[in-house]
Amino acid sequence: MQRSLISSLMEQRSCTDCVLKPMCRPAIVRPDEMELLAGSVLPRRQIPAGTAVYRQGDQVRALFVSQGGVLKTETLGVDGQAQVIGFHFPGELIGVEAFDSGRFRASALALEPASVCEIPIAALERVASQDPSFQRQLMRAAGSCLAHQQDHIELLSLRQADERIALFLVGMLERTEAATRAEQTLIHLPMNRSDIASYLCLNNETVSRSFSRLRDDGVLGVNGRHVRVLDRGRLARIAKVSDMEQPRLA
Amino acid sequence: MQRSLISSLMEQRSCTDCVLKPMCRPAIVRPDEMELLAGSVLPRRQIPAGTAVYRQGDQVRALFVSQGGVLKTETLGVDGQAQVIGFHFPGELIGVEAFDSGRFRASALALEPASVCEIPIAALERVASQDPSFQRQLMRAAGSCLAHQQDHIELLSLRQADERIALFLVGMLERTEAATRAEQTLIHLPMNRSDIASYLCLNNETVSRSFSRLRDDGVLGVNGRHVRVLDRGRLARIAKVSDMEQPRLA
DNA sequence: CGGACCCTTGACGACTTTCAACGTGTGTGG
DNA sequence: CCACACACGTTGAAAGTCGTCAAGGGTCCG
Repeated sequence: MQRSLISSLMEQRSCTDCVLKPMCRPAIVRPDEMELLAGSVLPRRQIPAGTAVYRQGDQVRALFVSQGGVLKTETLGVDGQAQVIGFHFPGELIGVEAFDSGRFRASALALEPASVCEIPIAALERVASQDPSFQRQLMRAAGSCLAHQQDHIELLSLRQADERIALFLVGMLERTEAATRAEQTLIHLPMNRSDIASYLCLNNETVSRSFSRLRDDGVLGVNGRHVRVLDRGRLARIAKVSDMEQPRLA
Repeated sequence: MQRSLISSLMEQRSCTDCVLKPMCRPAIVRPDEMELLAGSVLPRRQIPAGTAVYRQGDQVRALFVSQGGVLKTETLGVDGQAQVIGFHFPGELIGVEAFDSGRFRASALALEPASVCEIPIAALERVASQDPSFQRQLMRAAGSCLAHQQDHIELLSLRQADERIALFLVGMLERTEAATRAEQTLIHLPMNRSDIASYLCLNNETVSRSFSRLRDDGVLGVNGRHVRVLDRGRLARIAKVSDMEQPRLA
Protein backbone atom coordinates (compact mmCIF):
# COMPACT_ATOMS: atom_id res chain seq x y z
CA MET A 1 0.00 0.00 0.00
CA GLN A 2 2.29 2.69 1.30
CA ARG A 3 5.16 0.77 -0.21
CA SER A 4 3.87 0.97 -3.73
CA LEU A 5 3.20 4.68 -3.35
CA ILE A 6 6.73 5.28 -2.27
CA SER A 7 8.27 3.14 -4.94
CA SER A 8 6.25 4.95 -7.57
CA LEU A 9 7.79 8.15 -6.27
CA MET A 10 11.22 6.68 -6.62
CA GLU A 11 10.69 6.46 -10.33
CA GLN A 12 9.50 9.95 -11.05
CA ARG A 13 11.83 12.46 -12.56
CA SER A 14 10.18 15.84 -12.43
CA CYS A 15 7.66 17.77 -10.38
CA THR A 16 5.14 18.04 -13.17
CA ASP A 17 4.07 14.45 -12.65
CA CYS A 18 4.60 14.42 -8.92
CA VAL A 19 2.15 12.11 -7.21
CA LEU A 20 2.08 14.46 -4.26
CA LYS A 21 1.50 17.52 -6.37
CA PRO A 22 -1.86 18.33 -4.81
CA MET A 23 -0.44 18.28 -1.29
CA CYS A 24 2.92 19.74 -2.19
CA ARG A 25 2.05 22.96 -0.42
CA PRO A 26 5.49 24.35 0.18
CA ALA A 27 6.52 25.79 -3.07
CA ILE A 28 5.02 24.32 -6.14
CA VAL A 29 1.40 25.01 -6.86
CA ARG A 30 0.60 26.06 -10.38
CA PRO A 31 1.65 24.07 -13.45
CA ASP A 32 3.49 27.00 -15.00
CA GLU A 33 5.48 27.53 -11.83
CA MET A 34 6.45 23.93 -11.91
CA GLU A 35 7.74 24.34 -15.41
CA LEU A 36 9.79 27.31 -14.31
CA LEU A 37 11.37 25.24 -11.59
CA ALA A 38 11.54 22.06 -13.57
CA GLY A 39 15.09 22.56 -14.70
CA SER A 40 16.38 23.13 -11.19
CA VAL A 41 14.16 21.07 -8.94
CA LEU A 42 15.05 17.85 -10.63
CA PRO A 43 17.88 16.87 -8.29
CA ARG A 44 16.25 14.29 -6.10
CA ARG A 45 18.18 12.25 -3.62
CA GLN A 46 17.46 8.88 -2.11
CA ILE A 47 18.16 9.08 1.60
CA PRO A 48 18.68 5.76 3.41
CA ALA A 49 17.00 5.47 6.79
CA GLY A 50 19.05 7.02 9.55
CA THR A 51 21.22 9.18 7.34
CA ALA A 52 21.27 12.95 7.04
CA VAL A 53 19.83 15.20 4.37
CA TYR A 54 21.91 18.01 5.80
CA ARG A 55 23.75 18.63 9.02
CA GLN A 56 23.69 21.35 11.62
CA GLY A 57 26.24 23.97 10.66
CA ASP A 58 26.24 23.16 6.95
CA GLN A 59 26.02 26.08 4.59
CA VAL A 60 22.61 26.43 2.96
CA ARG A 61 22.77 25.80 -0.74
CA ALA A 62 19.28 24.36 -1.09
CA LEU A 63 16.03 23.77 0.71
CA PHE A 64 14.42 20.35 0.78
CA VAL A 65 11.06 18.68 0.50
CA SER A 66 10.57 15.03 1.22
CA GLN A 67 8.50 13.36 -1.48
CA GLY A 68 8.27 10.11 0.42
CA GLY A 69 9.47 9.17 3.88
CA VAL A 70 9.28 11.07 7.14
CA LEU A 71 12.23 13.18 8.26
CA LYS A 72 13.21 14.54 11.65
CA THR A 73 15.17 17.66 12.44
CA GLU A 74 17.26 17.87 15.57
CA THR A 75 19.80 20.15 17.16
CA LEU A 76 22.74 19.02 19.24
CA GLY A 77 22.56 20.83 22.55
CA VAL A 78 25.80 21.99 24.09
CA ASP A 79 25.76 19.00 26.41
CA GLY A 80 25.81 16.72 23.39
CA GLN A 81 22.21 15.63 23.75
CA ALA A 82 20.09 15.82 20.62
CA GLN A 83 16.83 17.72 20.79
CA VAL A 84 14.23 16.76 18.19
CA ILE A 85 12.76 19.95 16.73
CA GLY A 86 10.24 18.49 14.35
CA PHE A 87 8.95 15.62 12.26
CA HIS A 88 8.42 16.40 8.61
CA PHE A 89 6.00 14.60 6.36
CA PRO A 90 6.13 14.49 2.58
CA GLY A 91 5.31 17.83 1.03
CA GLU A 92 6.65 19.95 3.85
CA LEU A 93 9.44 22.41 3.19
CA ILE A 94 12.42 22.16 5.53
CA GLY A 95 15.47 24.28 6.10
CA VAL A 96 13.83 27.70 6.03
CA GLU A 97 15.25 28.68 9.41
CA ALA A 98 18.70 28.60 7.85
CA PHE A 99 17.87 31.67 5.79
CA ASP A 100 18.73 33.73 8.83
CA SER A 101 22.38 32.89 9.32
CA GLY A 102 23.09 31.08 6.06
CA ARG A 103 23.77 27.87 7.94
CA PHE A 104 21.46 25.10 9.06
CA ARG A 105 20.64 25.34 12.76
CA ALA A 106 19.56 21.71 12.86
CA SER A 107 20.34 18.40 11.19
CA ALA A 108 17.72 16.67 9.07
CA LEU A 109 17.67 12.88 9.18
CA ALA A 110 15.53 10.32 7.43
CA LEU A 111 13.51 8.14 9.79
CA GLU A 112 12.76 5.76 6.95
CA PRO A 113 14.12 5.44 3.41
CA ALA A 114 13.21 8.76 1.86
CA SER A 115 13.13 10.48 -1.48
CA VAL A 116 14.03 14.10 -1.05
CA CYS A 117 13.57 16.91 -3.52
CA GLU A 118 16.33 19.49 -3.52
CA ILE A 119 15.54 23.11 -4.35
CA PRO A 120 18.67 25.20 -4.87
CA ILE A 121 18.44 28.63 -3.30
CA ALA A 122 19.44 30.28 -6.56
CA ALA A 123 16.56 28.63 -8.41
CA LEU A 124 14.19 29.53 -5.62
CA GLU A 125 15.12 33.18 -5.80
CA ARG A 126 15.09 33.25 -9.55
CA VAL A 127 11.60 31.82 -9.85
CA ALA A 128 10.33 33.92 -6.97
CA SER A 129 11.56 37.11 -8.59
CA GLN A 130 9.90 36.14 -11.87
CA ASP A 131 6.63 34.97 -10.41
CA PRO A 132 4.93 36.96 -7.64
CA SER A 133 2.45 34.19 -6.89
CA PHE A 134 5.28 31.73 -6.39
CA GLN A 135 6.86 34.20 -4.04
CA ARG A 136 3.61 34.35 -2.12
CA GLN A 137 3.61 30.56 -1.92
CA LEU A 138 7.11 30.67 -0.56
CA MET A 139 6.05 33.03 2.20
CA ARG A 140 3.08 30.79 2.89
CA ALA A 141 5.44 27.86 3.22
CA ALA A 142 7.61 29.80 5.65
CA GLY A 143 4.50 30.74 7.61
CA SER A 144 3.51 27.11 7.69
CA CYS A 145 6.88 26.16 9.21
CA LEU A 146 6.36 28.79 11.86
CA ALA A 147 2.84 27.52 12.51
CA HIS A 148 4.18 24.01 13.04
CA GLN A 149 6.70 25.30 15.53
CA GLN A 150 3.97 27.13 17.40
CA ASP A 151 1.98 23.93 17.57
CA HIS A 152 5.05 22.29 19.03
CA ILE A 153 5.32 24.90 21.73
CA GLU A 154 1.63 24.57 22.55
CA LEU A 155 2.24 20.85 22.81
CA LEU A 156 5.02 21.47 25.31
CA SER A 157 2.83 23.82 27.28
CA LEU A 158 0.80 20.83 28.41
CA ARG A 159 2.23 19.77 31.73
CA GLN A 160 1.18 16.14 32.02
CA ALA A 161 2.92 13.45 30.01
CA ASP A 162 -0.40 11.87 29.01
CA GLU A 163 -1.64 15.18 27.64
CA ARG A 164 1.44 15.65 25.49
CA ILE A 165 1.30 12.10 24.20
CA ALA A 166 -2.39 12.44 23.43
CA LEU A 167 -1.93 15.72 21.56
CA PHE A 168 1.03 14.30 19.72
CA LEU A 169 -1.03 11.33 18.61
CA VAL A 170 -3.95 13.52 17.58
CA GLY A 171 -1.53 15.44 15.39
CA MET A 172 -0.08 12.27 13.91
CA LEU A 173 -3.56 10.97 13.23
CA GLU A 174 -4.59 14.16 11.47
CA ARG A 175 -1.46 14.12 9.34
CA THR A 176 -2.06 10.52 8.42
CA GLU A 177 -5.64 11.31 7.46
CA ALA A 178 -4.55 14.33 5.46
CA ALA A 179 -2.09 12.15 3.56
CA THR A 180 -4.52 9.32 2.87
CA ARG A 181 -7.57 11.58 2.53
CA ALA A 182 -9.58 9.15 4.58
CA GLU A 183 -10.53 8.75 8.20
CA GLN A 184 -8.11 6.49 10.05
CA THR A 185 -7.78 4.81 13.39
CA LEU A 186 -4.36 3.26 12.90
CA ILE A 187 -1.21 5.33 13.25
CA HIS A 188 2.17 4.12 12.12
CA LEU A 189 4.89 5.93 14.02
CA PRO A 190 8.01 6.22 11.88
CA MET A 191 10.14 7.30 14.84
CA ASN A 192 11.24 5.42 17.94
CA ARG A 193 10.29 6.16 21.53
CA SER A 194 13.42 8.18 22.20
CA ASP A 195 12.62 10.50 19.32
CA ILE A 196 9.10 10.97 20.62
CA ALA A 197 10.45 11.56 24.11
CA SER A 198 12.91 14.16 22.88
CA TYR A 199 10.24 15.88 20.81
CA LEU A 200 7.90 16.03 23.80
CA CYS A 201 10.69 16.92 26.25
CA LEU A 202 10.08 13.80 28.30
CA ASN A 203 12.05 10.67 29.17
CA ASN A 204 11.56 7.61 27.03
CA GLU A 205 10.49 5.69 30.12
CA THR A 206 7.79 8.30 30.71
CA VAL A 207 6.65 7.99 27.11
CA SER A 208 6.48 4.25 27.45
CA ARG A 209 4.48 4.50 30.65
CA SER A 210 2.06 6.97 29.07
CA PHE A 211 1.42 4.64 26.17
CA SER A 212 0.81 1.81 28.60
CA ARG A 213 -1.57 3.90 30.72
CA LEU A 214 -3.58 4.92 27.66
CA ARG A 215 -3.63 1.30 26.55
CA ASP A 216 -4.83 0.11 29.97
CA ASP A 217 -7.53 2.77 29.92
CA GLY A 218 -8.82 1.49 26.61
CA VAL A 219 -7.93 4.64 24.69
CA LEU A 220 -5.23 3.08 22.54
CA GLY A 221 -4.15 -0.23 21.18
CA VAL A 222 -0.36 -0.22 21.32
CA ASN A 223 1.88 -2.60 19.43
CA GLY A 224 5.32 -1.10 19.14
CA ARG A 225 5.19 1.59 16.50
CA HIS A 226 1.66 0.70 15.49
CA VAL A 227 -0.94 2.53 17.53
CA ARG A 228 -4.67 2.13 17.10
CA VAL A 229 -6.92 4.87 18.38
CA LEU A 230 -9.79 3.10 20.08
CA ASP A 231 -11.50 6.09 21.70
CA ARG A 232 -10.88 9.20 19.71
CA GLY A 233 -13.15 11.37 21.81
CA ARG A 234 -11.32 10.51 25.00
CA LEU A 235 -7.95 10.99 23.34
CA ALA A 236 -9.01 14.44 22.22
CA ARG A 237 -10.30 15.25 25.68
CA ILE A 238 -7.02 14.19 27.28
CA ALA A 239 -5.17 16.32 24.73
CA LYS A 240 -7.45 19.21 25.68
CA VAL A 241 -8.45 19.62 22.06
CA SER A 242 -11.86 21.06 21.36
CA ASP A 243 -13.67 17.73 21.34
CA MET A 244 -13.70 15.93 18.03
CA GLU A 245 -12.19 18.53 15.83
CA GLN A 246 -13.48 17.83 12.35
CA PRO A 247 -10.76 16.21 10.32
CA ARG A 248 -9.84 18.66 7.61
CA LEU A 249 -9.18 16.65 4.51
CA ALA A 250 -8.73 19.75 2.40
CA MET B 1 18.40 56.84 28.75
CA GLN B 2 16.09 54.28 27.28
CA ARG B 3 13.29 56.79 27.64
CA SER B 4 14.88 59.36 25.42
CA LEU B 5 15.57 56.76 22.77
CA ILE B 6 11.96 55.72 22.73
CA SER B 7 10.61 59.24 22.75
CA SER B 8 12.82 60.12 19.85
CA LEU B 9 11.25 57.24 18.00
CA MET B 10 7.80 58.57 18.78
CA GLU B 11 8.62 61.64 16.77
CA GLN B 12 9.94 60.08 13.65
CA ARG B 13 7.82 59.96 10.57
CA SER B 14 9.51 57.75 8.03
CA CYS B 15 11.84 54.81 7.87
CA THR B 16 14.61 56.69 6.13
CA ASP B 17 15.56 58.44 9.35
CA CYS B 18 14.74 55.52 11.62
CA VAL B 19 17.01 55.49 14.63
CA LEU B 20 16.90 51.73 14.60
CA LYS B 21 17.74 51.49 10.95
CA PRO B 22 20.96 49.56 11.50
CA MET B 23 19.24 46.92 13.60
CA CYS B 24 16.02 46.90 11.64
CA ARG B 25 16.88 43.52 10.19
CA PRO B 26 13.46 42.30 9.18
CA ALA B 27 12.67 44.16 6.06
CA ILE B 28 14.48 47.36 5.45
CA VAL B 29 18.13 47.27 4.62
CA ARG B 30 19.17 49.39 1.71
CA PRO B 31 18.28 53.06 1.34
CA ASP B 32 16.61 52.54 -2.03
CA GLU B 33 14.45 49.79 -0.63
CA MET B 34 13.38 52.10 2.11
CA GLU B 35 12.36 54.66 -0.44
CA LEU B 36 10.29 52.05 -2.22
CA LEU B 37 8.51 51.22 0.98
CA ALA B 38 8.40 54.76 2.30
CA GLY B 39 4.95 55.48 1.04
CA SER B 40 3.47 52.39 2.58
CA VAL B 41 5.44 51.80 5.73
CA LEU B 42 4.61 55.16 7.19
CA PRO B 43 1.53 54.07 9.12
CA ARG B 44 2.88 53.82 12.62
CA ARG B 45 0.71 53.19 15.60
CA GLN B 46 1.20 54.05 19.21
CA ILE B 47 0.21 51.05 21.26
CA PRO B 48 -0.56 51.69 24.95
CA ALA B 49 0.85 49.13 27.35
CA GLY B 50 -1.37 46.08 27.67
CA THR B 51 -3.28 46.58 24.44
CA ALA B 52 -3.16 44.50 21.29
CA VAL B 53 -1.44 45.16 18.00
CA TYR B 54 -3.52 42.39 16.48
CA ARG B 55 -5.60 39.54 17.80
CA GLN B 56 -5.63 35.83 17.27
CA GLY B 57 -8.01 35.07 14.42
CA ASP B 58 -7.74 38.49 12.79
CA GLN B 59 -7.23 38.53 9.07
CA VAL B 60 -3.70 39.47 8.05
CA ARG B 61 -3.59 42.76 6.29
CA ALA B 62 -0.17 43.80 7.47
CA LEU B 63 2.92 42.61 9.29
CA PHE B 64 4.41 44.60 12.13
CA VAL B 65 7.71 45.71 13.55
CA SER B 66 8.03 47.37 16.90
CA GLN B 67 10.25 50.43 16.73
CA GLY B 68 10.19 50.94 20.47
CA GLY B 69 8.72 48.84 23.23
CA VAL B 70 8.71 45.10 23.75
CA LEU B 71 5.74 43.04 22.54
CA LYS B 72 4.56 39.58 23.47
CA THR B 73 2.66 37.11 21.33
CA GLU B 74 0.34 34.60 22.93
CA THR B 75 -2.23 32.05 21.90
CA LEU B 76 -5.35 31.19 23.82
CA GLY B 77 -5.33 27.48 24.43
CA VAL B 78 -8.64 25.67 24.19
CA ASP B 79 -8.91 25.69 27.97
CA GLY B 80 -8.81 29.48 27.92
CA GLN B 81 -5.30 29.72 29.29
CA ALA B 82 -2.95 32.00 27.40
CA GLN B 83 0.37 30.57 26.26
CA VAL B 84 3.12 33.10 25.63
CA ILE B 85 4.80 32.23 22.33
CA GLY B 86 7.45 34.89 22.23
CA PHE B 87 8.80 38.25 23.32
CA HIS B 88 9.64 40.63 20.51
CA PHE B 89 12.15 43.41 20.75
CA PRO B 90 12.32 46.47 18.51
CA GLY B 91 13.37 45.59 14.99
CA GLU B 92 11.89 42.11 14.93
CA LEU B 93 9.25 41.24 12.38
CA ILE B 94 6.09 39.67 13.77
CA GLY B 95 3.07 38.04 12.22
CA VAL B 96 4.84 35.92 9.62
CA GLU B 97 3.22 32.71 10.81
CA ALA B 98 -0.12 34.12 9.64
CA PHE B 99 0.99 33.81 6.02
CA ASP B 100 -0.01 30.19 6.20
CA SER B 101 -3.72 30.47 6.89
CA GLY B 102 -4.23 34.18 6.26
CA ARG B 103 -5.18 34.70 9.89
CA PHE B 104 -3.08 35.44 12.94
CA ARG B 105 -2.55 32.37 15.07
CA ALA B 106 -1.60 34.46 18.07
CA SER B 107 -2.36 37.83 19.58
CA ALA B 108 0.35 40.46 19.85
CA LEU B 109 0.26 42.72 22.91
CA ALA B 110 2.42 45.58 24.03
CA LEU B 111 4.18 44.98 27.35
CA GLU B 112 5.05 48.65 27.54
CA PRO B 113 3.97 51.70 25.54
CA ALA B 114 5.12 50.83 22.05
CA SER B 115 5.52 52.41 18.66
CA VAL B 116 4.71 49.87 15.98
CA CYS B 117 5.45 50.08 12.31
CA GLU B 118 2.80 48.59 10.06
CA ILE B 119 3.77 46.98 6.75
CA PRO B 120 0.76 46.23 4.54
CA ILE B 121 0.99 42.86 2.83
CA ALA B 122 0.32 44.45 -0.53
CA ALA B 123 3.27 46.80 -0.15
CA LEU B 124 5.45 43.96 1.02
CA GLU B 125 4.66 41.89 -2.04
CA ARG B 126 4.97 44.80 -4.39
CA VAL B 127 8.42 45.79 -3.18
CA ALA B 128 9.55 42.17 -2.98
CA SER B 129 8.56 41.54 -6.57
CA GLN B 130 10.43 44.66 -7.68
CA ASP B 131 13.52 44.11 -5.63
CA PRO B 132 15.10 40.66 -5.37
CA SER B 133 17.40 41.66 -2.56
CA PHE B 134 14.47 42.89 -0.53
CA GLN B 135 12.81 39.57 -1.14
CA ARG B 136 15.91 37.88 0.18
CA GLN B 137 15.75 40.06 3.28
CA LEU B 138 12.16 39.04 3.76
CA MET B 139 13.11 35.39 3.69
CA ARG B 140 15.93 36.11 6.07
CA ALA B 141 13.45 37.73 8.42
CA ALA B 142 11.17 34.71 8.21
CA GLY B 143 14.13 32.47 8.90
CA SER B 144 15.00 34.61 11.88
CA CYS B 145 11.50 34.12 13.31
CA LEU B 146 11.91 30.39 12.90
CA ALA B 147 15.30 30.53 14.56
CA HIS B 148 13.82 32.31 17.57
CA GLN B 149 11.15 29.66 17.87
CA GLN B 150 13.78 26.96 17.78
CA ASP B 151 15.64 28.71 20.56
CA HIS B 152 12.40 28.70 22.51
CA ILE B 153 12.02 24.96 22.06
CA GLU B 154 15.61 24.38 23.11
CA LEU B 155 14.83 26.47 26.17
CA LEU B 156 11.88 24.24 26.98
CA SER B 157 14.00 21.14 26.48
CA LEU B 158 15.81 22.00 29.70
CA ARG B 159 14.05 20.09 32.45
CA GLN B 160 14.97 22.04 35.57
CA ALA B 161 13.30 25.34 36.34
CA ASP B 162 16.62 26.97 37.21
CA GLU B 163 18.09 25.96 33.88
CA ARG B 164 15.23 27.50 31.94
CA ILE B 165 15.32 30.69 33.97
CA ALA B 166 19.07 30.93 33.53
CA LEU B 167 18.91 30.40 29.77
CA PHE B 168 16.04 32.86 29.52
CA LEU B 169 18.09 35.47 31.36
CA VAL B 170 21.15 34.81 29.22
CA GLY B 171 19.00 35.47 26.19
CA MET B 172 17.54 38.64 27.65
CA LEU B 173 21.01 39.83 28.55
CA GLU B 174 22.30 39.19 25.04
CA ARG B 175 19.37 41.01 23.49
CA THR B 176 19.90 43.93 25.84
CA GLU B 177 23.56 44.05 24.91
CA ALA B 178 22.76 43.82 21.22
CA ALA B 179 20.38 46.76 21.58
CA THR B 180 22.77 48.94 23.56
CA ARG B 181 25.90 47.69 21.83
CA ALA B 182 27.66 47.48 25.14
CA GLU B 183 28.30 44.84 27.77
CA GLN B 184 25.66 44.88 30.47
CA THR B 185 25.00 43.31 33.82
CA LEU B 186 21.57 44.79 34.48
CA ILE B 187 18.49 43.38 32.82
CA HIS B 188 15.16 45.15 32.81
CA LEU B 189 12.36 42.66 32.34
CA PRO B 190 9.43 44.31 30.57
CA MET B 191 7.11 41.40 31.38
CA ASN B 192 5.69 40.16 34.67
CA ARG B 193 6.40 36.82 36.34
CA SER B 194 3.29 35.20 34.89
CA ASP B 195 4.40 36.01 31.36
CA ILE B 196 7.82 34.55 32.06
CA ALA B 197 6.22 31.50 33.63
CA SER B 198 3.96 30.95 30.64
CA TYR B 199 6.85 31.42 28.23
CA LEU B 200 8.94 28.88 30.13
CA CYS B 201 5.99 26.54 30.70
CA LEU B 202 6.32 26.83 34.46
CA ASN B 203 4.20 28.18 37.31
CA ASN B 204 4.74 31.73 38.43
CA GLU B 205 5.48 30.40 41.91
CA THR B 206 8.19 28.20 40.44
CA VAL B 207 9.63 31.18 38.57
CA SER B 208 9.64 33.19 41.74
CA ARG B 209 11.37 30.41 43.64
CA SER B 210 14.00 30.04 40.93
CA PHE B 211 14.79 33.74 41.04
CA SER B 212 15.10 33.52 44.81
CA ARG B 213 17.35 30.48 44.62
CA LEU B 214 19.64 32.16 42.11
CA ARG B 215 19.65 35.26 44.30
CA ASP B 216 20.53 33.26 47.42
CA ASP B 217 23.33 31.54 45.50
CA GLY B 218 24.83 34.88 44.59
CA VAL B 219 24.23 34.49 40.87
CA LEU B 220 21.67 37.27 40.59
CA GLY B 221 20.57 40.43 42.28
CA VAL B 222 16.79 40.47 42.06
CA ASN B 223 14.62 43.51 42.59
CA GLY B 224 11.27 42.96 40.97
CA ARG B 225 11.72 43.39 37.26
CA HIS B 226 15.29 44.58 37.61
CA VAL B 227 17.77 41.74 37.62
CA ARG B 228 21.51 42.16 37.96
CA VAL B 229 23.74 39.37 36.76
CA LEU B 230 26.40 39.00 39.42
CA ASP B 231 28.07 35.82 38.19
CA ARG B 232 27.71 35.51 34.46
CA GLY B 233 29.87 32.42 34.23
CA ARG B 234 27.78 30.51 36.71
CA LEU B 235 24.57 31.68 35.06
CA ALA B 236 25.84 30.37 31.73
CA ARG B 237 26.88 27.11 33.32
CA ILE B 238 23.44 26.62 34.86
CA ALA B 239 21.88 27.39 31.48
CA LYS B 240 24.19 24.78 29.97
CA VAL B 241 25.50 27.34 27.53
CA SER B 242 29.02 26.87 26.26
CA ASP B 243 30.67 28.84 29.02
CA MET B 244 30.92 32.55 28.44
CA GLU B 245 29.73 32.74 24.91
CA GLN B 246 31.28 35.86 23.51
CA PRO B 247 28.67 38.59 23.32
CA ARG B 248 28.09 39.25 19.66
CA LEU B 249 27.67 42.95 19.29
CA ALA B 250 27.54 42.71 15.50
C1' DC C 1 -8.79 53.58 53.18
C1' DG C 2 -9.93 49.63 50.51
C1' DG C 3 -9.14 46.84 46.57
C1' DA C 4 -6.63 44.87 42.82
C1' DC C 5 -2.55 43.18 41.11
C1' DC C 6 2.02 41.47 41.56
C1' DC C 7 5.55 39.00 43.88
C1' DT C 8 7.16 35.98 47.40
C1' DT C 9 7.28 32.10 50.60
C1' DG C 10 5.61 27.72 52.95
C1' DA C 11 3.67 22.92 53.11
C1' DC C 12 1.91 19.03 50.91
C1' DG C 13 0.91 15.90 47.21
C1' DA C 14 1.50 14.32 42.59
C1' DC C 15 4.14 13.65 38.99
C1' DT C 16 8.38 12.87 36.44
C1' DT C 17 13.05 11.52 36.64
C1' DT C 18 16.51 8.38 37.74
C1' DC C 19 18.47 3.90 38.32
C1' DA C 20 17.75 -0.73 37.49
C1' DA C 21 16.23 -5.00 35.51
C1' DC C 22 14.09 -7.74 31.99
C1' DG C 23 12.13 -9.27 27.45
C1' DT C 24 12.12 -8.98 22.50
C1' DG C 25 13.62 -8.65 17.89
C1' DT C 26 17.36 -8.06 14.62
C1' DG C 27 21.73 -8.48 12.62
C1' DT C 28 26.40 -10.19 12.88
C1' DG C 29 29.92 -13.50 13.37
C1' DG C 30 31.41 -17.86 14.81
C1' DC D 1 22.49 -22.77 12.26
C1' DC D 2 23.19 -20.98 16.59
C1' DA D 3 25.17 -17.71 19.89
C1' DC D 4 25.80 -13.31 20.86
C1' DA D 5 25.64 -8.44 21.02
C1' DC D 6 22.87 -4.58 20.50
C1' DA D 7 19.05 -1.45 20.11
C1' DC D 8 14.58 -0.97 21.49
C1' DG D 9 10.65 -1.14 24.49
C1' DT D 10 8.60 -2.06 28.93
C1' DT D 11 8.07 -2.17 33.89
C1' DG D 12 9.38 -1.50 38.93
C1' DA D 13 10.98 1.22 43.03
C1' DA D 14 12.95 5.26 45.05
C1' DA D 15 14.05 10.07 45.04
C1' DG D 16 13.62 14.65 43.58
C1' DT D 17 11.15 18.46 41.51
C1' DC D 18 7.28 20.93 40.30
C1' DG D 19 2.30 21.98 40.80
C1' DT D 20 -1.31 23.17 43.88
C1' DC D 21 -3.32 25.44 47.72
C1' DA D 22 -2.66 28.86 51.00
C1' DA D 23 -1.11 33.01 53.14
C1' DG D 24 1.26 37.35 53.49
C1' DG D 25 3.56 41.74 52.07
C1' DG D 26 4.16 45.39 48.71
C1' DT D 27 2.69 48.96 45.46
C1' DC D 28 -0.44 51.58 42.81
C1' DC D 29 -4.82 53.70 42.15
C1' DG D 30 -9.62 54.79 42.65
